[in-house]
Amino acid sequence: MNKIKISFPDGSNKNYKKGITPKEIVESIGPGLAKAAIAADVNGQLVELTTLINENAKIEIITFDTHKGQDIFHHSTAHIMAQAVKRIFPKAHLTIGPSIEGGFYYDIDVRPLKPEDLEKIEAEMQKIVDEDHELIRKKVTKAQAKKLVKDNPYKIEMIEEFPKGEEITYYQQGEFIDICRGPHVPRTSSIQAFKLTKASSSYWKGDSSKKSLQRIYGVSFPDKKMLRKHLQMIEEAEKRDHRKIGKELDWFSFHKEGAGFPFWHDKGTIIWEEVYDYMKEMLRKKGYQLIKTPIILNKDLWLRSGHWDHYKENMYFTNIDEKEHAVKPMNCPGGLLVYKSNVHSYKELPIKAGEFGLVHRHEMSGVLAGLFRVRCFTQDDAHVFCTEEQLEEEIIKLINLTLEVYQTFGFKEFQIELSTKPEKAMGSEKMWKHAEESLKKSLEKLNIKYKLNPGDGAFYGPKIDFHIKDCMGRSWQCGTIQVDFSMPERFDLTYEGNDGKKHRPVMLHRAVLGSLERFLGILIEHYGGKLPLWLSPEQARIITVADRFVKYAETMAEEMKEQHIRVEVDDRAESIGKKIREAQLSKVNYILVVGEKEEKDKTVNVRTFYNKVLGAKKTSTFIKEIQKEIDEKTLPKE
RNA sequence: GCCUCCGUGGCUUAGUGGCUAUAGCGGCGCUCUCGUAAAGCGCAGGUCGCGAGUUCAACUCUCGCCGGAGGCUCCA
Repeated sequence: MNKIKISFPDGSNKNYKKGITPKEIVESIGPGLAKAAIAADVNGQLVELTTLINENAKIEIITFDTHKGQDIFHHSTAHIMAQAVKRIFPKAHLTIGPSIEGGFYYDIDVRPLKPEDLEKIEAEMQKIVDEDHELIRKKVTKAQAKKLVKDNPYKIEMIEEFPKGEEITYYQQGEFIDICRGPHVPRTSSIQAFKLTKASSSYWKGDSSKKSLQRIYGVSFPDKKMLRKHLQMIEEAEKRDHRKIGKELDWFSFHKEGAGFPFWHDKGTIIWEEVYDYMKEMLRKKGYQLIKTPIILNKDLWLRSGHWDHYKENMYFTNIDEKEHAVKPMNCPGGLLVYKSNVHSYKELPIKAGEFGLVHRHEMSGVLAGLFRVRCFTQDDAHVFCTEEQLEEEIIKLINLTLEVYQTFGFKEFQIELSTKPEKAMGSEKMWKHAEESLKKSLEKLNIKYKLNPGDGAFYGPKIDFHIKDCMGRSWQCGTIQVDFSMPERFDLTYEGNDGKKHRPVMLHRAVLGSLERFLGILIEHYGGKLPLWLSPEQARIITVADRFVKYAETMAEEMKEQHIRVEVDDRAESIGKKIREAQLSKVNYILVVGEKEEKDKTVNVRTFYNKVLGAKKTSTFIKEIQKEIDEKTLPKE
């Protein structure tokens, strides 16, 4: 295939040699047409021309596999949807309709939509696809553009906000036009498979004081097979939903008597405590102190910490002896009182104090989401007090600790972000610079890639955030390392230097898991409930073939329990098949079937929760093997 | 908090302006004593989220509240 055929939106076709530069194309057909062919059809594949023309590069075939290709696809589908909406609701005003990761949406000023409306819109979209309109790009002046959308106040507002000198273009397909930069697919028939996934609401420009709009979400693909695969993936993700698993496996629950406050059941508590024990041991090994501070403290403290002025919206209050108190939304003030209860020497630094503190935050009701977003949670918090010189070394230690923990839990995908000084900030320029440099240098020394978020730091100091990805590709902030210039000042923290004078320590806040509750939610979805053995609430279940083997099963269970293995016996008079099925559904790591053979040979017949039958093993061997698996915190392998 | 949708035994779920509101799982009882993803029969269990209104009559229609899902926004 040395030739490529380019079909332009005006209907003309031309053949070119492969490797031709866009400049040569422009010369051969004239600039007007080339500019119009933002996304042309090359042998049935999408090609984006404009940017390439500007860069004088070779033609690049853009397919759906590329980010850009998907972007074009989704955005064009948004246009088709908008056209369909306009046909069904002629009075609707379109606002903005971008492509997003994995799909698209369009915000439309129209009456609230019902599911059957979405079906109607989908049907109309199919018609538009079948009508096979060309998408034609045209350039207009500001005045012309305004005329085109004269009935739509949103579009007029957008056009008015257009930067001076930037060219305004619109796309037309059939009777429909929309102001848009593009690029787009050449014809509506390029969109072979799409689905509107949900309707919800949003605000014009994301501002809750502005008018409420209807947002319709959808996905689109070049062929139906890909759509089917996509829908299957969503189904799989739904199966892994930690809220569903938590209920089914009796791990935790939520009740209307306390919206957003999780209740941990016995099995959930086991998982919780395994995570807690692991973290606690880790901190002890790394030279941390562990402290516990009260949940309710009086107004004076919160005034001093600044929370009363800056965080009141999110706090819960109560009165004790007619004095105002607040439930802690953060652990630091309590930790600071612990620091202040002694005089400290430079020889003690760095002081690292960990606290698994239960904090309460009044979140808006609409944001609550299972364990991912709750109103009370346990932070694996710690505060490090050190000298400026120690800062970089301590940060490196914290980063290493965080990565080690994530690895243990089997999280390989994460993103690290460095946020620097915001406009409104406290502390001197010099301090900020030093702290930002320390964070940056630490990351670079460890050869860690990170994303820079300039101006995104807290007012009291810069920070590094760790985001881990769950099975649905959603990214959750877990770990954080924050430098704090504010608290040491507010609480007048000091240490005695070797010069005999008082100095101000640097304070670091850090969390690795962030919130134990949220982290467990992520963990559950990551593993779809099939947890690593060391975390699993039920590590093994012994299933008896018939009643006369119950005694043998119980002896074995005793033996395993003595070795701290969490094992249960299913001695019900049910069929083996049923008992195995139920054990599988309750995500028990090892299913041990015992009957005549096993009793005679002192063995167990092993099957894993990945449905692998490992066969008969000596009971003693099995115990040794899984003890090793527990101790080494081995990750499950399918 | 705002918008859309939802709320029926422990769980999943059918259904209707009017007689005693489905069914499956689970639970309990009996039978079977069984070899790797659901044995058979029987029984119990629901003021249809809560409150008010419309109506001769409301689980069903309307409104308010509570809770949930998705989104806006916020965030660990």
